[in-house]
Amino acid sequence: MDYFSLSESPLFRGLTSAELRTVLQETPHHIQCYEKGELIFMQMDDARQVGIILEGQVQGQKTFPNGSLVNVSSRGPGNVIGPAAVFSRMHQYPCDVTAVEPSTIMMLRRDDLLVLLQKDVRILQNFITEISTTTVMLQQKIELFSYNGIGQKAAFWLLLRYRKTGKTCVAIPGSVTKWALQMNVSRPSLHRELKKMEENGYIRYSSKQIEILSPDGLQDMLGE
Amino acid sequence: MDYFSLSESPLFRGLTSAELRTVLQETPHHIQCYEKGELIFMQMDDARQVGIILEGQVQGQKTFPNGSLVNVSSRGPGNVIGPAAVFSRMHQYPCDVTAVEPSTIMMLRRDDLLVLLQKDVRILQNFITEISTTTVMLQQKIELFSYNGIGQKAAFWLLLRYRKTGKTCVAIPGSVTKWALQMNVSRPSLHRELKKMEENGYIRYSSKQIEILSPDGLQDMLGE
DNA sequence: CGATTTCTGTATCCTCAGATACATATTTTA
DNA sequence: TAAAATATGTATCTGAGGATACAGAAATCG
Repeated sequence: MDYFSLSESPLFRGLTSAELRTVLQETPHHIQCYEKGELIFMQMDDARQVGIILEGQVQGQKTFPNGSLVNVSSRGPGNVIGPAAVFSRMHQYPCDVTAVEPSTIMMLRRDDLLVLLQKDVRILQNFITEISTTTVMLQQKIELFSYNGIGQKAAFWLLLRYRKTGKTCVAIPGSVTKWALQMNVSRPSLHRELKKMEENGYIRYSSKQIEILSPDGLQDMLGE
Repeated sequence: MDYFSLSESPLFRGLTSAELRTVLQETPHHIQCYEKGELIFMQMDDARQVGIILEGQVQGQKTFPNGSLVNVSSRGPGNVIGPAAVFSRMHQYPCDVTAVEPSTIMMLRRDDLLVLLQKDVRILQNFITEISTTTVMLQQKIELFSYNGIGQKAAFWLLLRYRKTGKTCVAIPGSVTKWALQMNVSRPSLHRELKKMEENGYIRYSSKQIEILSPDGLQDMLGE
């Protein structure tokens, strides 16, 4: 069993491989493999365990009575799946989680994780940081959603990246299509708006990448 | 100093007053009073401490370059302010927090809280439950926002309350005006939609309160 | 208890963005 | 490398909902 990649997980940051090995030997857990497309957690299921992705890629998706799905969020190796669901008062998973490629997941039951957290302050700290960071990102997403215009949403999104990375070149998440999906707007509309921003000289837009020419211009778009 | 109300705080649930007193005597903290309108945390400030409301009412608000403010969320006694900001990677407060009435806040520095969490599993558990529940509520808010129609948003919101309380009577948060604000839609539009729902026989709508006549009807509205 | 502020109910107008469609370009995979 | 699948660029139509306005009802306050 290869625990090495785990030491790069946000949850175990700061621990040596040896420490990690020790701590995990003392903590009940099991490792589970999933094939591409297999269901890992099911929407509304009783949330008893968190997963830590060792290998592969998983995706959350909310299915609706009528069949359509939304809210696609994606996680890769090292990420923790479902902590909020497990520890929240309603403890049920808010959406389906499926493997988008063959994946290996380490499963930890709630109480075992709790014990683990008490065992090592660094893990505790990492865990809390993890949930808190998620919370902050959600807050940002809400802020994103609460802008009225598509132009504003896009500008806000670009400014976030810009501030975070400091670089004026921002990669589009996957494709414009996916980006539009994430922001919950229609693709043609987003495209329309991007072109407008380009005409105004705020950005340069070549599919797959956007260069921010005028952060101030974008900022102005937000302040109505 | 009256620690009694604290034992009803979500953070200290399960501890006796005596235990609480002991544990707090061992934990560095200070108590701060704020007048109505006074600023407790400032947007973008380095987030070093969390607050626990002992008395009063506080409000978060995001101010924009142009002056307008949004994202108004309100907290009362027992609630914890700012944990996500303090423990997230960017550790800065995402918005201004002001007292809307004279308030008493207990302040805990990050590291002191961390020590406190290690001291008592129940507090640890409560704290994690607290931030996790916040996360889940944010996820729900995002789901709310990602419905396209105002009718759908309202229906989703009503169904959430209905499922949580089991009661068919749901109180409108404050006023329709405030409700509309929370959902980020215009008041006349919301009103228009509520009337439509009433005509369809899904709800009975008297200002200040809504009676759900047909949960299934509302459910159908979501599945397009 | 009158006065002022804040909420409701409702109508009218008009814009923004969603749906749809389709030709072209790009990427994937067989 | 041909074929299939997916993404892009763009145009046209339509409708949901925002802005605005205002009269009447409640609630709050000196």
